[in-house]
Amino acid sequence: MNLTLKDIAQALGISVATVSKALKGYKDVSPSTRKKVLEYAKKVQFKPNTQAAFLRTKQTKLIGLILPKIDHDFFAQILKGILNQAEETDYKIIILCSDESYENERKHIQDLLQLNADGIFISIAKSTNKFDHLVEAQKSRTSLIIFDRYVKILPSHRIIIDDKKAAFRATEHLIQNGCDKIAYFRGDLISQISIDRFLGYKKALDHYKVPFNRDLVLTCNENTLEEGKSKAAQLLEKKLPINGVFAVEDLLALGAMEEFKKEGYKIPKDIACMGFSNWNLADLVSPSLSSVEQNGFLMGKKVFQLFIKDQKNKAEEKAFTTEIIPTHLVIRESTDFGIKT
Amino acid sequence: MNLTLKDIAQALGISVATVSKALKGYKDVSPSTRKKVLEYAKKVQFKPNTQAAFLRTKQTKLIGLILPKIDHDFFAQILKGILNQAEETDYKIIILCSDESYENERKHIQDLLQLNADGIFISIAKSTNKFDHLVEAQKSRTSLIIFDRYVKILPSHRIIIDDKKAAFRATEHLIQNGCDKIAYFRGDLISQISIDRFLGYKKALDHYKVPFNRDLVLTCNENTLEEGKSKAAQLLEKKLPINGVFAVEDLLALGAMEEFKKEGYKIPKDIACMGFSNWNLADLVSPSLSSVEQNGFLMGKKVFQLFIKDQKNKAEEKAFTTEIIPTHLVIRESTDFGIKT
DNA sequence: CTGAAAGCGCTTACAG
DNA sequence: CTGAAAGCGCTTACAG
Repeated sequence: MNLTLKDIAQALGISVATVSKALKGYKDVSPSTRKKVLEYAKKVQFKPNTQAAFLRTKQTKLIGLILPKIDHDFFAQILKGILNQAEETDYKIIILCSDESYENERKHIQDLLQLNADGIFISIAKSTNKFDHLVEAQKSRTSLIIFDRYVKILPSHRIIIDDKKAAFRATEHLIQNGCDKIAYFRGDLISQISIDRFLGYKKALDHYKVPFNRDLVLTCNENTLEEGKSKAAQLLEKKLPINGVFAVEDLLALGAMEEFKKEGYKIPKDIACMGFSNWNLADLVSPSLSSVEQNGFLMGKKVFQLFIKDQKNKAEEKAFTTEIIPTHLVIRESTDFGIKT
Repeated sequence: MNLTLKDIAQALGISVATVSKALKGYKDVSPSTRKKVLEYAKKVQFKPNTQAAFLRTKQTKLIGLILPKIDHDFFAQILKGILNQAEETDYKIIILCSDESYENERKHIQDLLQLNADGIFISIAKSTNKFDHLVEAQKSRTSLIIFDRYVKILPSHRIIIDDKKAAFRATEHLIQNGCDKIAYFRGDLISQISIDRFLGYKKALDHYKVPFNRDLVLTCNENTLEEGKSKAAQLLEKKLPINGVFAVEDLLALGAMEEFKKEGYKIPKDIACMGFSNWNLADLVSPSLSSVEQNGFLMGKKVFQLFIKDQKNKAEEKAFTTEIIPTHLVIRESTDFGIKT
């Protein structure tokens, strides 16, 4: 076991209280005593016991991070960003995965509250349509910060992107390159970012007077390669004429490309394809996939920074902050009409 | 703030000690009292304070996980496996990243010991060649479990694969399909798994009487796509005749394939390519990449299970366990000579 | 400037 | 079967 304040106090022949104060930089300790304590503590590598300190300070220095998925490029980048910032502090990150389930999400929040986590960072599961657990967290002394997958009707700290605008730009790019029959592989019908992206797609069509065709909108729930393939196959089967596809996740777009290629379509000449999130593999496939870059690493850093700010503001009035992380289009072969493979 | 034992005791008109005992299932509490306590605790959703309990039990229910890299498919699978098991217990996982640095690794272990983590799970950074920090962890009351990247000279709990055998099988597959000039993109010169894989490659050459050519062995330190490309370019530049490449990570193999394709070589006909780890993108590229599948999810589960076993064995003699996770070859287009694209 | 004392919320050996 | 008491390691208001 580690040494305690008591051990140090005994070794130096002073009181526990004085040792504690010297270590914490209180001013009412004589310079000589302070020096003595600091030097001794350093020599024996004294490590204060976090759990004991908590009983008094109510700070655990623990933060819970709830991700909807683990093996997911974008969330991995966010995690990197959070850890990058956390390393410069003495906060530790507890990682949990909701696996897109409301029940898991709720359970994890309960656990984190029981653990007295100082903060909870969460991106909402797709299936979550009740928010009582989030409200409960907000009522507690923890700082709740929602990132990427947010909840429109729940006021909260948010670090997000402008999904509507990003989807608008992506659709616009397809239109400006001659696509006028753009299939849209949309996300689920519940989550806000899925709704926002659809609105962006729709707005671009309206803005450029491209007719909207309900049959070209396919709802995807898994966002896997397989789902992309099968949705593309559905489109082809119905013989719906299309010359572009915009999918709300890269894997869907990749699956669609594979299906189109298999059936003899040229990309981008016959069908241009656009993804979303710019996973690292978008650059590795052939043709390489155009996509919307969201800077996950930066988002993660901002989440942590907002947490620190919120901790400092604890005393003051509660006001929620929303920060928008900029996105941009990455144009690659799958929509590059200069190439026309 | 949450309710405490004291609150419950007052509400029910009994003592704190009795409440505690009833909650913990001690037998020396009358059934009626126990029932009363349990029901009330449930009603008010009593959540015992973990930090306070620690002061007595010395259990934090916290486990530190140190990964060399975050955005890495294999480690993500391991993390999934660990979380999968942890969810069924009340242990929480604190995630840290060494970023392949010994200094970071050392610092994280210090932090975790200070935090009194019940367990530390670690895969060693590439640059780590001192092990004092690991020895210190073993001396403490934490359970140290090393996975994948282990240290040969340090006895410890280990969940690993048989890297030598896996590399042997992969090389053998290339040889059996006619490759007799197999370039080897090896990993760093320090870590054990890198050494083991090299030995497996060498052993397969020896076994099948394929001459070993030192010039065909290239040492890679980054294991990125770019490094794969540049090493492949080096090989071509030197005009070394090759008809196979075995790389110790998929990204290296993918980079090499890109370079070879660019220079007009057919894969696998001119040069067969084999990776290691079977990242999900191995299946998405064209030609798809053959690789060695390591079951990261299973490895993660086993790590956690070994931890639980070790916690139970605390009283008994310390004996270290090593468990080998089986691997297998996944043959795809890049080494499928039936296809000969 | 220093230290005794109370207390954070829990657990458990002990007395009754 | 029940509860008073000590103690885990720290912090901090208070007295001197």
